[in-house]
Amino acid sequence: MENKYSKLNPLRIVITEDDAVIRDGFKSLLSQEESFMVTGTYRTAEECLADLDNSRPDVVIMDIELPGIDGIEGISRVKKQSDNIQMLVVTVYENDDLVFKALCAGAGGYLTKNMPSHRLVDAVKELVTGGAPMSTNIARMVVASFQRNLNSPLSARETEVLNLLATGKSYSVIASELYVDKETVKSHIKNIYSKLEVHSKAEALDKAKKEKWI
Amino acid sequence: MENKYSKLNPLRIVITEDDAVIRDGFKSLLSQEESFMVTGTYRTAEECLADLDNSRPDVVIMDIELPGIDGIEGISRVKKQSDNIQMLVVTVYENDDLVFKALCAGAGGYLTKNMPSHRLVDAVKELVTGGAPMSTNIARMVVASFQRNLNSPLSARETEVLNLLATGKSYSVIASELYVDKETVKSHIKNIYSKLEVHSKAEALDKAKKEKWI
DNA sequence: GCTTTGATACCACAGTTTGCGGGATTGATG
DNA sequence: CATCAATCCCGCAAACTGTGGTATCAAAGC
Repeated sequence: MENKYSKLNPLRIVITEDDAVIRDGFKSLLSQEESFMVTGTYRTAEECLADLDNSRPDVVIMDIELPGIDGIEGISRVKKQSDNIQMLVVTVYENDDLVFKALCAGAGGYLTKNMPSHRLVDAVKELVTGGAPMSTNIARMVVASFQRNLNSPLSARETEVLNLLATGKSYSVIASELYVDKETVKSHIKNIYSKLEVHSKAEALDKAKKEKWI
Repeated sequence: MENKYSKLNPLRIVITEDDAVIRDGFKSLLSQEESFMVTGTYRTAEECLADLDNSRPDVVIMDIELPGIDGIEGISRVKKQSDNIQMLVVTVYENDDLVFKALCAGAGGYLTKNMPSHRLVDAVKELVTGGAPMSTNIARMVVASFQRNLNSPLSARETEVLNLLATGKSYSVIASELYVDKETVKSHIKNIYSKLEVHSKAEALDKAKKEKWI
């Protein structure tokens, strides 16, 4: 990125943050970089959105808790307007649900506010060079979300069947994909239901997903 | 971690890597840290697994491409033996599929071999302090995996219905959860099928997942 | 050695679901 | 004023689902 952006052609950054102290802090921090230019600072997502044509940012730094529409929705709307704007969340929240919602909405990075201040500058650079800057605890949450629970009561085969069930396939289709009889699949599913103490596909998938068994 | 591990009570690391040059390079690199101790180096996952009781690692550094059982399976087996060993993948592969398989199998971090050498030491420290060290491109892939495709042909409501369908629920259950009539759900699904040009639940879910519309 | 578990397969049955063929109405959004 | 989204309605044949049994064989555990 060092060669793409310069003092004459700076990386355009906007900040959306309701706390004036933090907002100004971020602005002065980022402005110290020669190749950065803060082209807008806003108190709400609405103001930020309304001024996009003017601020024309490469990167939007956004808080999650905001008056009016929240940061998550703010990310969605900015992304919908122009998908190539990179969104960086900077917030005090490190609750699972918010992190994943923000990432699903289109955040390219997620920092918590207890970072050392120079981290913000690094994160912006990382973001525009194709990285995904995250605080350590956030990165861990994200990676953990991929991991299965090792104490599943289901056998390997049963897990396989349940996974196929999760794709919406019928017993007969599952059977042919596993090269076994449909009746075998039915047996597996009966056993799955009894192990999970459920009585339907939906309940089984629900429970297995919650427990990270599939 | 600085206060948890020391010269007398070092962090125990093992390396599983088939290339002798890299293996030795990693070993000497890590051994320079006072609080680290390399308690085993292996050419294959089998050797690593067989020696776990002796090497008793806190961290296992593992390559993906290995003779015999591969790194992915290796991660699974180590994790099955003792879930609190942290697994760090270091490999040349940065193919989507392998990255996600490794993370699902239990990798806590994933580095590509083109990193600066000091990064390895930092990554190990990050891993044992609850982080998830990743190369920038890997972090991006991981974050991107959460993001939906913004150009979905489906309306918001249709997407909602399809998501519920993905949980294995029947039309009637979906209807009651959305507080609409079952016939409405059927209509939505008919429209979804026609937009996606499919003729069944399984096909619709398959296509929508592939295109990241749900 | 004996028991348990996992994977395989079969039968029958009632009830539900699914996909598709037709519609229709209302309210936005352009 | 046309189109799309969301809502609702009917009917039907075919397929699917959940549950009740039963059974064999191999592997793993005690």
